[in-house]
Amino acid sequence: MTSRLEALCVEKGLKMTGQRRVISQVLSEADDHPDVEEVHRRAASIDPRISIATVYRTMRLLEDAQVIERVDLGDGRARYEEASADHHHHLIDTRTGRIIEFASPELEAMKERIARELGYKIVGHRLEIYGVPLDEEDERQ
Amino acid sequence: MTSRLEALCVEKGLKMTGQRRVISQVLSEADDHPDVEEVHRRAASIDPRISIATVYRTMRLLEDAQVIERVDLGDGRARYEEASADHHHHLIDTRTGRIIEFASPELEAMKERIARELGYKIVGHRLEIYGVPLDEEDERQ
DNA sequence: ATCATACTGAAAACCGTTCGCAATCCCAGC
DNA sequence: GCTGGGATTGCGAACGGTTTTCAGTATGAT
Repeated sequence: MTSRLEALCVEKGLKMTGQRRVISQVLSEADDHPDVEEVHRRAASIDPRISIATVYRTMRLLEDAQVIERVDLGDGRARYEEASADHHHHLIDTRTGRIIEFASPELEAMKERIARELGYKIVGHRLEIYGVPLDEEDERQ
Repeated sequence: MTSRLEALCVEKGLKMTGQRRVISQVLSEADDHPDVEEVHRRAASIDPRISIATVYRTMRLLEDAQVIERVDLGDGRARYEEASADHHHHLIDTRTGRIIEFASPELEAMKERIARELGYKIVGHRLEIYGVPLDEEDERQ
């Protein structure tokens, strides 16, 4: 079967190779924020002939085609998620590494306002919150 | 004379070597967000014997001592600014690379609220806005 | 099927950063 | 002041994530 992302790629006119099909499938099935190594691991379990270089290249291709989005969570490597229309941000649980997505129209509006007051038009932005669960806040790490 | 940051380092009990003095001076005089290479360039112009490895080590030392703060602006290298009590964020002019600092208590409050609603206590956060000047927004890059 | 073109795998190059080690410096104690 | 020993330095090598090079392979327009 054709994965969601594969359909999107075809739609955008990208040449579909076996590797790209597999990577698209992996990304379609992911509901987390895998890094390149993790995508490669999952892809290789479907077709072991896929090299990490190809994963890197494909991620870039898909990013440029706006099929996926790069997420920089400050851990020194790129993570990815499917592109989506709605802006959202990430709350990272520093205890477990769990990533929680959230959106806030008010926050978006406030950012727009701040930028406008500074004489700028927003072309991109990012917000990350690092936190610990409220009910564990006094525990030792 | 003793630079602002040098005094702070002494106060924190750090051993003051010639190199650290020079780097402290460079950072005290900086009103931008230099990366390690730039700090090294400026330090070397005062004392050419300073190696980049020492700059890296000293930046980490000063960061750990909370004398300076690391700023990750998504360009793949660490930038630094003097530590300050008030939270602020950065608007990056994508045309020129200029960095504008801004603070917004309302934004801080909103972030706190969002985290609390998700059941988390904030231990860190970061917000960057990338923008172009309003009066140039329709120009070609 | 054929063919030009685009893609792939493997290894090398890259870039920012850290580390290992021998030489050097700082400063507490004399 | 001088000294001794632990901290710091400079150098180059190593590192981790990412990009590139290049020869070989696959793709899909014809």
